[in-house]
Amino acid sequence: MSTKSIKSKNDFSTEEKIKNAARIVFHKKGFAATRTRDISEESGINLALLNYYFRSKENLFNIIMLESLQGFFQSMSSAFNDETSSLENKIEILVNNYIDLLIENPDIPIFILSELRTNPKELISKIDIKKVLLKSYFFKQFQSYVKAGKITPIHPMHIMMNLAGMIVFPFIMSPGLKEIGGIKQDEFNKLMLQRKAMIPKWIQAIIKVK
Amino acid sequence: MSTKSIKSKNDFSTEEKIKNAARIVFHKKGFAATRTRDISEESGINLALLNYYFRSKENLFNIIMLESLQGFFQSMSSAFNDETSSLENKIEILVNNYIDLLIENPDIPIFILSELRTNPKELISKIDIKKVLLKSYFFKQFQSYVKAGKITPIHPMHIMMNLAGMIVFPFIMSPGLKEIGGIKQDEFNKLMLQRKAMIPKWIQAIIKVK
DNA sequence: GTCTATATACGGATAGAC
DNA sequence: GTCTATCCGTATATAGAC
Repeated sequence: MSTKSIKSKNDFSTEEKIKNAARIVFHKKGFAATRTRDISEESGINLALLNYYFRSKENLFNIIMLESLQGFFQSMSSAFNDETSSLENKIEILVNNYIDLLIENPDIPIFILSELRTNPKELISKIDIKKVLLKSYFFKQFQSYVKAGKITPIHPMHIMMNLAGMIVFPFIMSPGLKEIGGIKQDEFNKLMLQRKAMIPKWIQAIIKVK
Repeated sequence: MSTKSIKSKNDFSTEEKIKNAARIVFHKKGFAATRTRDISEESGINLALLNYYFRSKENLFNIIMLESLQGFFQSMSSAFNDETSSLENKIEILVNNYIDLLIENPDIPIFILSELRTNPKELISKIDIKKVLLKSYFFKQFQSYVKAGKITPIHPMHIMMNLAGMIVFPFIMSPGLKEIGGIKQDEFNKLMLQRKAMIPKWIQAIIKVK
């Protein structure tokens, strides 16, 4: 309505169009099953332009993968390395952030994990997960809670696995649930929103001393 | 040492050699990234014999997938549909069976799930998961426990997700953990064996009324 | 920058000798 | 049943006109 034009949704540069389409197709089908033709069709651009802008399919893939890794782990890193919040708080923030993120981008985890299985070395070196996970303030804090007798003494990796499993795994199995369980998209999302409140409580129940 | 010869590990028919190699390679790389040449090299047989015995790569894949699905879900089905065991018992059996299964075959879940994401319809019709999950005796039993006030009233799907997440997800993320966390195979397996005892207790803590 | 046409490589599958 | 050699479709990438 204003005289200054609003950017319409087709108002992307060719390069952006290709990247957006590549993200969608790579996330859905993985590197090997994706054809450059799929990306050109998804984006509406000419096939040759993909190589003009990105040199090769593999190069384009690496760009998408790097951005996906960063997008996925930055929330974790910021939640885990905040030195002002309590352990309980960190968990709440993490669960909230990730369920929101995954409702918007449900294909990211299976994309990362299935590519990771083939290429481990190169991909993982792109993101310093040691820093995000094992050297995080969350880990230190967990250990100090154990020492103080506040929580039951187990390897903090178990809590990481439980958190990741409870948050991420439902999204990974959702194609199966929808196809066979007959669970529809909005039912699924409703369940996931319920989990935002429940997972932190469950984790508390698991780690508290009896 | 006996006069009757023991079957040596190379004493497989050509058909078996191909299937065994195909299982390994498909599980590790998925359908699209697997070349028939990879399978022939892994098995040591001639490339042309793959088509002689199995007609096509796709046909061979379908055989492997069907067997993998059956192998993965039969334990679940038998544990969930045993009408004699308690809910607590079913969970213990399930956790035990699956962690053993996954330590032996850690690639099965990511294989099934990543193929599922591309082909949902055909694959899933091969196994009646509705029967295994949603119509299982486990589900009915869960509902009756809720009615009796023994456990907190939530959608049983949440428990399914938590179980699956706690059991299966660590194996899916293990390539990442090993590569970056610097966690070695035997450390990982030790953690998984710890979880055999812990997961049932955690699930109890989650579902019990406060 | 964008298009059409094409070069080139690769992978699944088969023909045909043994 | 097993091998070698090869066919042929498909997919990535590029050349070159506009």
